[in-house]
Amino acid sequence: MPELPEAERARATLERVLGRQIVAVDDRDTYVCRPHQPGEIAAALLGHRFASAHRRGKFLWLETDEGPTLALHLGMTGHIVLDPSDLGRWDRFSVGFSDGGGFALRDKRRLGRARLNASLELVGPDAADVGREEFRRRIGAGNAPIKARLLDQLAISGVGNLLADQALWQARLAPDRRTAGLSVEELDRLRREIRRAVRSAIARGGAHTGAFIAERRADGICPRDGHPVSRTRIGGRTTFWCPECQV
DNA sequence: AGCATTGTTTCACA
DNA sequence: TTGTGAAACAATGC
Repeated sequence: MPELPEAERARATLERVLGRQIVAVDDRDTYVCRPHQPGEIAAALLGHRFASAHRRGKFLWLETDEGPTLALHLGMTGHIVLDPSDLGRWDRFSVGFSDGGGFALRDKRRLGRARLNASLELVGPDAADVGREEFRRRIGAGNAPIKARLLDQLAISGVGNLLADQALWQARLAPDRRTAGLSVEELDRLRREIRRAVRSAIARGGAHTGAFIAERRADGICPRDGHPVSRTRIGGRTTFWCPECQV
């Protein structure tokens, strides 16, 4: 289910493994650990301790004490399991500590990732932190449909398919509006609603908790005006919106 | 059977 | 060259 709120929860979970010595690493899944060879992440991490847990958008990383950095991504279905009692077939990557504890990246679909020293240079600023000026510049540029731009993690990071629909609904903006046609007032309003949607989702436990998300289905009704929601495809993703109040 | 899926990356094309 | 959009990726569920 991972979007920014789920990634933040994973980051908070990972904070609890800091300071413990790494004595085991399972990096045998060559797809999740690509482009590393099996054993490569293990060799780099063994003996070290994680010193801090970070996140930007949906990208997570753990810094070690003067050692390498371990980057993690939850993909489409991944989550972090703390001190797993036993490792199953959906645990794609795991770390064990000297005190007997550990964590696993549990991910059915296998689109999650574990990577050494990944660069965040190209990733856009966090959707909850981005400043007004920078948001105008990065989101207002070009002429893509606004929803496609929101999903572009190089523009801003953390907004996924659900959060995008929710935020656009809150901002009363149609998802197929082209970015070139958005006014400064509309861009500012959208930024405000993204931040509200993100904060609310974190507080309530996930991107799926939004009021509009509940109506994201064939017979869904707009919570604002009762109009049936429309379904279309934007940015390669199924998109729901209210043609009555989103203009 | 066929299509969809809350993710990112890669490739083709204008 | 740059920006945009579709396909690919893996596995599962309806």
